[in-house]
Amino acid sequence: MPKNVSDEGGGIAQILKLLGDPTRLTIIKLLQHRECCVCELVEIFEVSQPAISQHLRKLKDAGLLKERKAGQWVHYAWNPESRHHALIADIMDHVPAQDQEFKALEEQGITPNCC
Amino acid sequence: MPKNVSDEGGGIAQILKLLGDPTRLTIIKLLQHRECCVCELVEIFEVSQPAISQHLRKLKDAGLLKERKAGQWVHYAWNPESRHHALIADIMDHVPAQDQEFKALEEQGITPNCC
DNA sequence: TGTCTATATAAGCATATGCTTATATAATGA
DNA sequence: TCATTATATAAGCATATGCTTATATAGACA
Repeated sequence: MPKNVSDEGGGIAQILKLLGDPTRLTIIKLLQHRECCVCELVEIFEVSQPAISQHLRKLKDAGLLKERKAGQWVHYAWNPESRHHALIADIMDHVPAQDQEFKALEEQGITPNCC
Repeated sequence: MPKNVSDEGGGIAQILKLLGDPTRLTIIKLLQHRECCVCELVEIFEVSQPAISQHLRKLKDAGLLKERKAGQWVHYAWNPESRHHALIADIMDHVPAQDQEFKALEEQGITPNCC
């Protein structure tokens, strides 16, 4: 921590760092629209399934997301109890909506069994 | 860029990444209070002068800060023309004020010639 | 049980990041 | 001109990050 400088309020920089990745930022924005299972996110993004799982774990470890297991699927959603919920909501107001991605999935005929 | 996913609005993730460093986040917060010269920031933080210069350059390159040269000193300030000014202001509302750092400088008898 | 499907974890790797020290640049003033 | 001060840049290094492939775990179901 810098010499004279107090911690700037419980890891805000850490939260911003997490959101400072295009994939994670878009995941959060998508989840603002609705809950998603991992397999949907894998379809939407151009990265491997482990890459998505790793991003989700970071977001969950930081308390930003919560998971809900349903059979063999795991659904992720915003955690409204997050200590940084208000900050994240304010930031997301500046990020364009991504709901066209869900439409794109439908048009591609991708309707995951989980949903 | 992810498969189906549009650019999330002109590099918002990039801005968040920049703010996702404790030193840079605190610099921005300090500059919300008032303009600062480099030598002040060097006193406040526990890192070398080149480290501060490098952080300032990144923030300036991204358009977040502007510089004002005055003699041998360079003063940095918020750039209100930044494309992301509103986003940054919203984020900074969640970061505790740092003005005690300026008081600490005075108490330490540090009054840079530039100010 | 065995075999799918969904998800997580481990290991390895290339690149990015933030720091340091050393040095360059530039303004000030004796 | 020379020394001093302020700032920037260059180079090197240790660590962090994000991805990949391979593999482990676990539920569903024939």
